[in-house]
Parts: sequence; structure tokens; C-alpha cells
Amino acid sequence: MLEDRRLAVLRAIVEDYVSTHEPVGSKALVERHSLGVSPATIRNDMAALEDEGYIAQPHTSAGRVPTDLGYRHFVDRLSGVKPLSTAERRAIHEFLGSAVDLDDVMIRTVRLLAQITRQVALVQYPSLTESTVRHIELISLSPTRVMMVLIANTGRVEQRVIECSGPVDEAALADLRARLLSAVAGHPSAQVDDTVADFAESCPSELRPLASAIVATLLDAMTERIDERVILGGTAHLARYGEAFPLAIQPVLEALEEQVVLLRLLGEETMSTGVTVRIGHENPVEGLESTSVITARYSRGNKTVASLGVVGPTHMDYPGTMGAVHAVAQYVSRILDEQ
Amino acid sequence: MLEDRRLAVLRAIVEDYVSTHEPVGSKALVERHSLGVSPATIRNDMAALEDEGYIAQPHTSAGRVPTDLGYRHFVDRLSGVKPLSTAERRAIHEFLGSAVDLDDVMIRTVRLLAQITRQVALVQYPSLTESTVRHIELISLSPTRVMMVLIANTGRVEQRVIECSGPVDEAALADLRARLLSAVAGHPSAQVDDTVADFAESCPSELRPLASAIVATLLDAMTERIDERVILGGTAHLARYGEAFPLAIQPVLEALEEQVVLLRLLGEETMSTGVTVRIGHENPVEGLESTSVITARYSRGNKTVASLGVVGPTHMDYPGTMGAVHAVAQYVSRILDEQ
DNA sequence: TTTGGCACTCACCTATCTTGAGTGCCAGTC
DNA sequence: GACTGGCACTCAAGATAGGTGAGTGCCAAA
Repeated sequence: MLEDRRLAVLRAIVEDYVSTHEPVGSKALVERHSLGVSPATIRNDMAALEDEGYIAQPHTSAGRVPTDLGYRHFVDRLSGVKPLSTAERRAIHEFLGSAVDLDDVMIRTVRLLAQITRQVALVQYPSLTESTVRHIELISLSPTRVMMVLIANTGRVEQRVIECSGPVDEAALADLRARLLSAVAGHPSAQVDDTVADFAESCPSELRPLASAIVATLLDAMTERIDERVILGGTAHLARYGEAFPLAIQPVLEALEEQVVLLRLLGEETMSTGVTVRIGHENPVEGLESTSVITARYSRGNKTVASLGVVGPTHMDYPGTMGAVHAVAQYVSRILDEQ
Repeated sequence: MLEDRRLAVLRAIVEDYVSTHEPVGSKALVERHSLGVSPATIRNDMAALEDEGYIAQPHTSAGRVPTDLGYRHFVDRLSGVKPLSTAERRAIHEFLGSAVDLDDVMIRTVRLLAQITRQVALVQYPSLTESTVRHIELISLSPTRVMMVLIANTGRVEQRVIECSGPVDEAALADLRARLLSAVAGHPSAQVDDTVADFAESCPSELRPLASAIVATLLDAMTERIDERVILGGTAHLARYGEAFPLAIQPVLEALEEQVVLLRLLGEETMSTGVTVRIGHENPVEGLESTSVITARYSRGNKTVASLGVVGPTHMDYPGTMGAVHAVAQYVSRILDEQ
């Protein structure tokens, strides 16, 4: 009973603080939420909550503000995930559905997510690992430079430029292409390694230097991981807080410019609900101590492939944002299945 | 004589203001620059410069600040382009030289530019127009979905997913691919339009619906312009001013999120020097009234292909930034020639 | 044309005061 | 034991006031 009210007070504090961005006092709490007790009682509860570390005072004689631990408790126990309205869901689906290719899906997703959450959005490219080589094209750009284009059966495309030691004629290139293609076409990329191991040796001696250069590039391109790309959008939302809040935007912007950091933010294990929330200091990244990161995994078929999410101030609307992130992840999965 | 000193005063004001970011007064000017006259004389000159609109007072009894017109005069008449040191140039060349593909060149360029100018950097993808079709690949992703990959001789790659009305078998796809390839391979993209006009009719009737869908997608992909992509970096530099200056960063960040806006910033005609400077209100974009944009074109072979540049506060180091933008554009051109 | 002198302006800093929201504690009540 | 009303206390924030000084414009003299 007593415990119950204490948690209700914590919830009320988080909700009020998120909506007003001002420390909330006992009197205001009683007025806004019908708690059925007097401010003095609330004050006692607040003191207890403060002892336990869920809330804090910016200074004596000010209201209370949730701590990271307070938000954590709120997210874990007190709030659900607010589902989106069907109208919103339909809008999302239509917006994402009209994408023409993978790049387009990613770009649209990041914009969409930023727009509906009004936060900075992150989207990681899907990992498309178990692919097989569909086609290899060798294009001579100049006498001594060759471009290799690699097409996988998933539609993923990689291109590389190869510098040759001497001039290469078209006929030799066509020959090599045919040989290479017959050697690797249809093989899962994981096996290509073995398949081409002695490819160069099997070629006529005059082609060998070029052949081995091409094989090296091929292997490099095969192991290139598209899912190490993360795009971001909605950075302008950061500036909304700018003036007033303990959210210095420069370190945040700086952190968000590092791909490595973005990957780290997205790359953590999933929680059971499907949405991961990382609050303030829980964040593994320097510069993001006063932000929270909400991520969800998306999948293709029934395999998890990558993550997407948003970054915002710790005093954000958790239920709403979690709902949005969850819904968008769901829809991206659906779109990818269709493609 | 008198005119000369007046211009010297303007130059001194711009230089001081750029370095201190504070209104500059007559006394400080005389002390910092050896102008050989008394503060009173400078005051007269300042009054004249103010009448002509080159400088302004934030309020009575404050020093002077350059106006947009003042900066314009400074850039046009008073400052040169500061060349980079050879060490810097070599560093640039090495950094850009180790890029593996076009995407990589672009990403490295935008980072480099942001880093050396300490401003927000923009880089437009090069337009690779007069290309010919090198290869077309059709990949069946599912019974009713086909992915088309288009490779041009420049190495540009486009991919599209095509939804088919009915199931498509591999043999038909291979047949179509061969027909299509022989119809368009080697033709300049500008002529593909005509070449494939009656392609669908020339196919066996059972393939026609698919053939025409593919042709439509092909034409769409051919006309897709890669040079409508602009990437940006270094947004964190915006926050450096944040607090103190009449540079509200939110509208700037918002503007910079719109591809259309970025294109407009980069898309204007070149000036003879090769570096274009657009100061404050000269900018064609809402939200960027208190920023200056410095751009330069880069080329491949001897054809101009696209632009790159930086966006910063009007009180920026023009000679240095112009030098950096110029040098980077030069080196990107060189790298592209090599590729 | 330049200069020194002088009165004037006004943003900015500092000090002091007032206000009020909010707290903690305690004694009394249910 | 839980709740409440009362009360003294704290302290950020806002308002007011005075002082300071960098900077200006103007003018008469060199």
C-alpha cells in the first residue's frame, strides 16, 4: 500500500518532469495527479525515494528531478510501451513501402524515425551475410586500372578499383572474368575463400599477377560488412533543448559523427521485449552521459539482421518513443521480407 | 591615400572581429595594427565606413562589427586565398589517396574538409553522365520479384527491384537478360531511350509484360542522377558557437538536413577564381542568413563534375577557409582522375 | 587632414533586496 | 503507525540601483 503509492509518486514525478522539464514539487504533484493525500505525505514519500536514489534535488528548496535510476525503474516497472494508432502505422507502412532500393529504405527509415519521435534517429544497414556470388564484372577504366563489380544474390553490390602493374587488354580481362565467374558463381561467400585459393595458379602464366590481384580484391570485398554502416538523421532536434538544458550538444554531435560510436550504441544485446533502453550513464559512450538511447532490432525472414533507434535527452517520453521505435523496426522487417 | 587607409581600417576590423568575436573599437584598432594615426582619425574613417554600410554598431557606445557587405568587400578586394602549406597538402593527398571506392572518396573528403576548416562540410557526388551500359544483371529474389543491377562503364552501379504480375522462371530471365544486354550494351545512356523503345515488342509474347516492366525500370535507373546526393559532416562544429552568437543552430541544422537545400547551396555558378563565397543574406536559403557558404567545383579529366564546400558563421576566417576548400577540390579532382 | 579634449551613452558588472516555491521537522489527529 | 497542518528555514531567481569603462561624436586647434 505504502509501497504502491511511493511508486505512483515516482511515476508522477517522471511524467511531470518529462512534460514540463522543471523540477516538480510536492504541492504541484498533488494538484496535477489525484493522489488522495496531502503534500506533506508526498514529501515523506519523496524523501524516501531520494534516499533510495530514484530522485534528486538540483538544490535545496527546489523540487525533485528523476535520476537515471529513477528513469530505469520507470521504464522497467511503471510504464508500458505506447502502441501507435493504426492510422500512424498505416502512414509508416506507406512511407516505407514506396522505397525503391535498400539505400532508399534506409534513408526513408531514418527520416521517418526522426520525424515521429522528434529525436535523433540511427539506422544500421542490415547484415546480409549468407549470400552467394551472383555475378562478377571486370571493367577496364584505363590501360592499367580495372574496376571489379561484385553482385551477390541478395542484391548487394560491391565495387573496387584494382591497380595493375602493366597494361591489360580487354580479351585477357574477359577471359579472367569467365574463369573467375565459373570458379565462384553460386558459392556461398563463406566458401569463396577456399574456392579461389589456387585460382591464380590455374590461370595461364601471363595472367597470374592480375589474377592474384583480383582475387585479393575479391576476398576483401566479400568480407566487407555492409552492416558496419549506420546513418543518422534529425540532428536538428538536438538543438531544441540547446539553451536551457544540461545537454551540451557539442559532445553529443561529436560522438554521433563517429561510426564506431554509432555501432557501439546499436550493437548491444537485445532485451526480451524487443526494445532496449539505455539511460544516461548506462550508456557505454563518452559524451552521451545525459542522453538515453532506445533501440530495437529488425529482421529479415526470421533472422535478426541489425538495429535502429533514437538518441535523446534522458528526460524523454519513454513509452511513446519506445512504441515508435518498436513499430518502425517491425515495419522495416516487413519491408525487407518483401524485397 | 585616404581611401587606402579606410580600406585598411575595414580589413583590420574584419580581421580583429574574426579572431576575437567582439566588436572592435578605435583605440584597440590603433594598438593592434600600426596604422600610424590616432584613434580620433580612425573614428572618422569608421563613421564613413558605417555610412557606406560596411560596418555597423550593435548599439551606441559599442565597437563596430562588419556587415555582410563589409565581409563581401573584404573577400573581393582585401584578402587573398591563403594557400596551404606543402605539409598540409601532402597530408590531404595521402588521406584521400587511400580511399577504396567512390563512396569512400566522398566520405573521406567530407571528413577531411570538416576537420581542416573546423566548419560544417558539404560534398556533392560527381555527376557521371556520359556513360554507357556495361552490364545488366537480372536476379530473381522470389518467384515474383526480380532485382535489376545496372553497371555503367564509369563504374557506377544502380539497383532496382521489379514486382512482376506473375511468377518468372530463371530461363526466361536469362533470355531476357541476354536480349536486353545485346540491345543496350555499349550504347551511351542518352541513347538508351531510343534503343529500347520497341524492345518489349521484339520479345516473345509471353515475356512482354515483364520486358516492358524491366525497360521502364531501366530507363528510370538510367536517369537517376547520382550527383543529386550531397553528404555532410562536421556538424558538431556548429555547436562551438552555440552559446554566445547570433547563430541559432537549430534552423541551420534543419536547413542542412534537406538534400534540396544542400544542392541549392552547392549548385550555383562558379566564379572565375574557382572559389565561390556566399555571405549571409546573399545565401539563397532560409535559415542560413547568418552563415557564409564557401564552395569550389571539382572536376574529372577537364570537365567540371560537382561541388564541395563548407558552411560556417559569417565571421569566419575567409582566406584560410577559401584556401582549404580550394585545395581539397583540387585534390579530389586529382584522385578522381586517377580512378 | 589630423589630433587632443571633452561630454555623453549605455552595456555590463556587482551588490543588495525581495519574493516565493519548496523543503524538513514536529506535534497533533485519526 | 500513517497522515496532516503548521512553521521555520533555505535558496534560486528576479528586480532594483549604482558604478565602471569602453567607446562614441563633435569641435576647436594644430
